[in-house]
Amino acid sequence: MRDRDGGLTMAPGRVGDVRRRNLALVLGCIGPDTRATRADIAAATGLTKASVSSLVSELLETGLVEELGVTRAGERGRPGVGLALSSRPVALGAELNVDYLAVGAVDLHGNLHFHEVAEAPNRGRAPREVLGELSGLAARCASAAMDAGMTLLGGGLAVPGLVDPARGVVLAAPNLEWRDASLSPALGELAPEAPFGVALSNEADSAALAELWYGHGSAFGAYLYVSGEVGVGGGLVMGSKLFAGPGGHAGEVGHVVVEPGGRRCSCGGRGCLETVAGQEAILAAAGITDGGSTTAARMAALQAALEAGDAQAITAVERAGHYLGIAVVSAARVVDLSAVVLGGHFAALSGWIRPALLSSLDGFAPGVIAQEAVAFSELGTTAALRGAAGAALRRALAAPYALLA
Amino acid sequence: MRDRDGGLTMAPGRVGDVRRRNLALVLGCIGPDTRATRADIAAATGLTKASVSSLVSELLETGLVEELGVTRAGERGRPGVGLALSSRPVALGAELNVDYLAVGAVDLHGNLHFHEVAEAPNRGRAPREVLGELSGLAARCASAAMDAGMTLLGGGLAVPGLVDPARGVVLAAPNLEWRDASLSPALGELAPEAPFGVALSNEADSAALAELWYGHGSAFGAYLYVSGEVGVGGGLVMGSKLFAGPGGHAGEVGHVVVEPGGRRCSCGGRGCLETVAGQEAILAAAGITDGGSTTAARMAALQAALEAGDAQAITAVERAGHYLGIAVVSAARVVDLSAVVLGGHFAALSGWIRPALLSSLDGFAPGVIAQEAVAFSELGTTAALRGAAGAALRRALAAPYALLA
DNA sequence: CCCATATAGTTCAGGACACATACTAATTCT
DNA sequence: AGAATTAGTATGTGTCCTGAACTATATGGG
Repeated sequence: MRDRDGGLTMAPGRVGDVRRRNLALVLGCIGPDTRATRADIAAATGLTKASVSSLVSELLETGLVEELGVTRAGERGRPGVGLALSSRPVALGAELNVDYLAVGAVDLHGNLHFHEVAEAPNRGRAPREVLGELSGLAARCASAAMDAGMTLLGGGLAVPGLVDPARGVVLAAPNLEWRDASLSPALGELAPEAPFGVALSNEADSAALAELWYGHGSAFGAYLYVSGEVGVGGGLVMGSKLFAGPGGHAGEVGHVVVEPGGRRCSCGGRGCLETVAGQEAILAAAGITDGGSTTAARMAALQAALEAGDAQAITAVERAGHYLGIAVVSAARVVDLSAVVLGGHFAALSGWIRPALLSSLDGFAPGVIAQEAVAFSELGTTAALRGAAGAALRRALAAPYALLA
Repeated sequence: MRDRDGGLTMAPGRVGDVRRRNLALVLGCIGPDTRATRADIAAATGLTKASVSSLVSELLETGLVEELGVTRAGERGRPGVGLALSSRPVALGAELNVDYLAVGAVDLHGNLHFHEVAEAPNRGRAPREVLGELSGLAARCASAAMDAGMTLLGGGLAVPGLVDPARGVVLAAPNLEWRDASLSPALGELAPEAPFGVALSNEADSAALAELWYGHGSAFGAYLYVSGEVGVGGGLVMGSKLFAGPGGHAGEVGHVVVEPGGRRCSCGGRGCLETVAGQEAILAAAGITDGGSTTAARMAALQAALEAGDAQAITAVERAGHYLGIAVVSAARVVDLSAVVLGGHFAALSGWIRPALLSSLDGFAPGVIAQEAVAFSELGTTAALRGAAGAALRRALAAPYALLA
């Protein structure tokens, strides 16, 4: 049953909810380095010092928070005890992509540890086999973390495709040639002991969140992330969270119509952004048909051509930037955004894409997206992995009571 | 200060919050006709019968809920007492538009009472003067409601322009030629006694919500509402609420780029939907330059031309439908929607627009928006007013404790 | 007609938790 | 050294949900 506002908030409010909420609230005031004291938190939240004390002592029990010892000499009065997020709890981040597998452990300070990448031709390979290999990497990473005295809270696995996070199923991953692949048993084995489990996510969504937490997004608060890969994906971040949309697939700018008279798209539509700004489309327009059999190798050849000043290559990339601008404007209009972060090959080609994109934005919607609000990702291939791990960390921070006896 | 999830939930959870939440929760189980009993509610919410009894008795005090007397004979056991939303509380809905003013009172069953429309040439008129006239209408409506034994909870005023609801300011209403007009003192006078005050809203947003609560939207749950007026506005409804976006102006499909090589738009951009599907654009393409000085009169002439089978008029409208489809597809892709409701002149021209729109949707994004998911508004000119009143009613239902001593 | 059974709703003790107030602790200013 | 100032803790009170016992009102079988 749904309440009148449509939220699934049919659960009754119990007395204990207040404490749970306040635990998360207090934890939210404690940053990696803020050295907030109990008194600061009381002032910030409006809770009494008594309540904060009691809440903090429970948070200390969870291991998420540490006391830093007496802080701030020089002012009058008894000095407070600084509180900060511990750097011992970590989450496992993993990415399963067409050409490689990657894992790493991210702590609450945002540091990436034990990062490891393994090349692997996963296209068309059986999910079981791929996950077996990933499992080995994850186990190494997890045991290295254990040896370093860290504790594993949870994990996240990002894949290039449509997922159902609740059931742990990859609905469709065309570039892997997977359909309806249930990863949920394998996810459990990636981090068996982790209290918050391992969640499945879309790679573009995870990268979008990584940008928010560890990259450029933090400066914006609300933005569209566009990830250029073989396809063109995207994620919408607003109010410091991913906006999934009613069906869970919001932010798919790859199939916004940017050229009504344009080519057919694999989605069945026509004139989609992907048909003019996807990797294959750019390569074709640039006339790069050789340079290696894989798309990645040919992208490298494109880069070389651009650096050599090849006119056809430059035109091809500028054209992509132009159409990218149209899609961004349309998205900005629909959801009222004013910033974009570009990742994947758009980031790699930023030098050539940026001017075309800016002039397109200015031509189609002057003033909507400022120059400073166009950012290019610097997280590279760690983005998805960091985002997946970050999401797991935030699940823990949102439910600290789950760590209490 | 914001917590880690970005919500402005920095307010501490207090013990009393539980009750407030549960009051709204229980109220959410009581519909206009559901005849839910206390026992039903206990079962549905998970609250104990004791708690529900206590909560219900407070809700009865607010006057929002009524006991219908003993219900359900024929089954074993003591019969329960049916509960339903009272039809005495109402909210005032008002619309201030270019050509007319309208008011009405909407009750919790969704019935519109004392609806009154007054033609008024408001373009370029001073806000004070217009609101004075509106005030007279509102007073008549309110006193009629009082005489009928109703109580006024709150109200809403919808205007065709960008608003800041929090401050009660019309930021820009080009068709009224208003800029930065503060209506907040006048809003207070529209319903001085109403405990929930009078809120200012955008007309398209209100119409979008009216569709959700009193029209086609209830069948969809999530949809894009596109309102064709002089300009083309819109509202995004998801999760049974209006999605405002980070800046508060989401759903503005009027300026989605649908024709990259197209005409300049008043917004400074190029190829916007409004330049091909706004009233002026359609009229110009249809070759209708006479038929009266006002746009409304010329739209009537267009209608006549269409009915007479005028080829140029038909082509013009079909062209608008074609481009409307492109904008809808782009919006659907960005926020993952699968339904549209069309209002304003799009609804008036539905017979001619519908086929063109459907074929456009099918061409650009087959399968994304099904035929059954394209609806045309039937609320006509009461839409904005009903939406504004409905929002006021829902504010009351969300905060029933505000009505208690 | 009376009693078993079933369901609706109320009363009351118990527990969780935030709050207010008063207290102790630790530091700086004079 | 003592006053002033700020941090953090201890204790009693009020709110409100829970659970169990209780009352109220219906049906159905003997």
